[in-house]
Amino acid sequence: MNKIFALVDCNNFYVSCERVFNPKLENRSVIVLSNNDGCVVARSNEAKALNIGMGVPVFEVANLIRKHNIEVFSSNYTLYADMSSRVMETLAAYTPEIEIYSIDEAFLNLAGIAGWQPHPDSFYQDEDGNRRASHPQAALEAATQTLEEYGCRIRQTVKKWTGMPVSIGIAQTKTLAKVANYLAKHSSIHNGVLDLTNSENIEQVLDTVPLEKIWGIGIRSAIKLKQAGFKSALDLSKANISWIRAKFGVTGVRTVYELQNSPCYELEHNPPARQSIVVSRMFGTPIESIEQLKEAISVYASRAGEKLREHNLAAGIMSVFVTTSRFIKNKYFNSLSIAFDTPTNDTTELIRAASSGIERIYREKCQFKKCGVILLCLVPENKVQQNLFDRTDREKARRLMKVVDMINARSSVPIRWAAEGMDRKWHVEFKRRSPRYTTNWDELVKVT
DNA sequence: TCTGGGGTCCTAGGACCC
DNA sequence: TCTGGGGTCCTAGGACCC
Repeated sequence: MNKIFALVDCNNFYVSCERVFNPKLENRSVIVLSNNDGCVVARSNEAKALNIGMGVPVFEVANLIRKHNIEVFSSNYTLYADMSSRVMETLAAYTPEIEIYSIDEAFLNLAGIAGWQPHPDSFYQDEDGNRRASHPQAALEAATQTLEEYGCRIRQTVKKWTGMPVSIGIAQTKTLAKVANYLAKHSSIHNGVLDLTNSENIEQVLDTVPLEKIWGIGIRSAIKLKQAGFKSALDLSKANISWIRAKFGVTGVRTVYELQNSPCYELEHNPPARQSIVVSRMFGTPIESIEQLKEAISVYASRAGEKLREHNLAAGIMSVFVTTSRFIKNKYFNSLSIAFDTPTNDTTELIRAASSGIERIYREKCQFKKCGVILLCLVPENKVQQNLFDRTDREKARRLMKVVDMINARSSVPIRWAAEGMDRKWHVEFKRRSPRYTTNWDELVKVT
């Protein structure tokens, strides 16, 4: 039984989050910035129309911002994460199978819903012997709708319940669902929803899709393909497979098959176990001293410990790195891996390791712009093999971490390790952050 | 002056073994 | 004098994603 993939993608997600709580931003040019207010990471359609690119440094568009009176926001991750989970909860009511692909995107399986090739598993017999959809929302709304109608219903409901505008692309492979989504978003005729499952003129459609807009084709591959004479997604779908294999590896081959309507990627129900956890930041101002660097790395190690414990994991290896700016002449980058005798998620141990790592890769007279920790060899906390000669009282450490996490979840003044320092001259800046409307009592929307 | 953060997968090449 | 071939494992780096 083939799947029907619907890719639901929030339009200009960060900007839309800001707009939900600040309707004055509707129809205006709005952009959202990365950490340290460094780069543009989200733009409203109006800002896109002014040619403000994704990822450009803010200083390069300062004039445009002034000239067009563009609204500028720092990233408000607390707000975005909460809005994301509201959208995902709404979507989950419309499908028995959902894969949350990123903060603003999800794949739904619509096979068996919406009156198109009913999926036997999606139905059950009720007491009176009637066939019923096993999912409440689907039961309510499937009936005789087409996929496109069903998509429109999803779109309207998400907008009504969360305020978030979304676009929906529907197809029989993930890559084609992405293509459909791209077209739904960029063409006014589709009204935000496009179904390619029964499309007779798929070739015509693919011919309008530029190579670099295809899922899995980045800038490098797009250049290589253009040099070889390819122009559109249609060309790629007709490429010679062995040539693709040689030039782009198996991932390239999968992309071609997916464009030909042969699925190579499944819906990931249970997200595969994490392979790594990274915490790193650019500094607001460069750091030269080892003391400040150690403070910074301690903060990141501490945050990494929180992430580990959130997922009930422990790390076997920590990699620590420091780097100067990528844009200066004498770049310096160094990293070091440290193996723990016993995998750990104890912040005290993580900070100790990170701090000693920094000492070994530090170099004097460098303007460090960034450092970070990467945790690898992640294992479930309850499957940790204790080293034979390890005498640490892990139970005690575990209880301590639990208490710290509990307090920090509730308190606005978190418990910190002394190593993390107090003054934080290097801290990350968010000068134009909006309130945390949905997650902090003191920052609710005021109705006046 | 000012240039994000957090992930995944694949591949090539070296070390090592029989 | 003649110097194989195939397998595994590991790692660094590349490419891509959002």
